[in-house]
Amino acid sequence: MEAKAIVKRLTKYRASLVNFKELGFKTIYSTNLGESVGESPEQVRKDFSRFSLKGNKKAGYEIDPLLKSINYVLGKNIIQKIIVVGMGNIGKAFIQYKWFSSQNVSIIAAFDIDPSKHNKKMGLHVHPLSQLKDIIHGHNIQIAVIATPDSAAQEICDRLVAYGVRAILNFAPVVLKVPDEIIVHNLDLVNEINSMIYYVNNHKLYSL
Amino acid sequence: MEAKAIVKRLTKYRASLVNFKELGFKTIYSTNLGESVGESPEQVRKDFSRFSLKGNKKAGYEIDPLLKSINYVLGKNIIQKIIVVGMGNIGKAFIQYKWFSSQNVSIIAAFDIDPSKHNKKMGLHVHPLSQLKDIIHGHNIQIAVIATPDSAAQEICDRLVAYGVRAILNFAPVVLKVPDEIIVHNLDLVNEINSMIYYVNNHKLYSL
DNA sequence: TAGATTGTTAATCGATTAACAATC
DNA sequence: TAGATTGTTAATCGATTAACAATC
Repeated sequence: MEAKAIVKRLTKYRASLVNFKELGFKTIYSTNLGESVGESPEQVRKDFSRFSLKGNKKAGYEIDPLLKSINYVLGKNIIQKIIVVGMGNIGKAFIQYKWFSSQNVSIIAAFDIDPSKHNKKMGLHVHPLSQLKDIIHGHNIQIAVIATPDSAAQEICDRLVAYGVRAILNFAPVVLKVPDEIIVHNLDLVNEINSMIYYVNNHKLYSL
Repeated sequence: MEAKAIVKRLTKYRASLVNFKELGFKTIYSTNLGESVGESPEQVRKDFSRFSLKGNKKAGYEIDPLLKSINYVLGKNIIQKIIVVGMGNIGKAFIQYKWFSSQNVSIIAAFDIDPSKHNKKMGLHVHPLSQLKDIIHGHNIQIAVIATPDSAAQEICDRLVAYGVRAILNFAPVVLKVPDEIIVHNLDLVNEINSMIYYVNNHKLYSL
């Protein structure tokens, strides 16, 4: 389950490599790449080794082919279509977040239970929940975002899974029950703040 | 560094215990508590043991004293005042998130560089950045949220740290450079989606 | 008592770090 | 060549899981 870590690092390497490329770099050493993302050079090499990403002794890694390989590993060569359920403040902020388009992620539909929200907003259509099934099937959606109130989250989750969604990013502060093969990532804002409060109050204990 | 995990779990136990209490439970077993948050009973007992949180053999854990102790460990007995810098979509969604008030977290001020945003909105005053120092000092702020564009994030971070902030929740997709003793938690939406894309494309590799 | 549960110790597992041979 | 860097193996570290004694 904590192979999560290596994937998160790969996505960070990727973002950093794009930056270096834009700055005109052709190659990069594990030392510099590691520093740019806050990892050790050994960690970088180990991670690359895990996916058979090869560099050149003495010359480091060629950015172009490396990026190509990482994109392949991460599945970033194709545009990923996702949907967002729940058009509250967080859902709205999510669909307006500008970075997705440059990252081959396309938010193709939003959903809300409230009829007053069913219209075109900011270039994205907000659908009633009754269209959830058709749109997921029609676009073969694999990834969905839940930004509903917590009371609705599990029910929406069940429907998403039933319609074929395989990964869910969940903003609702609940533990979603899903089959083993479904991926759930939780972004619980209150939980994040709470854990920071712990560290602020226990600076000496930070190492424990 | 990955003592993060135990703190995150403690905050989840806490939230679940509040739920059980509201449902009328007086005591709870490690099995039930674990199930409610997606952890094993052994993990629950181990975590409690780490903080000397005691239960009763055969009778499980008494919810009231347990909550009291967890609140103490997590520093949830006092109201934590936080600030948010950057009133874009995410910043606005954050300050409007309704769960903080019930969790002893008080967002006392918001900041933005744009003068057109400097006014009272949704009950919270949006200040110019020139007031950052005074407000942090005046309220002894320890925790701040960065929801600025990525280009501004490091500069804001430096100022926050200079003024005494000790923990930062960062929504900007950059690696913030901070002194060792400062806690940074990153919530990178694109990164979250990217890692989910990996799993969706590599279901068989999920275990690696 | 018998059965069930806690609390802790030991075993396992996996991830990170260190070391170093290969080689450009 | 000498120095620097990769790639991999070995060592360490820590977290999770299993086992089980204590005991209610």
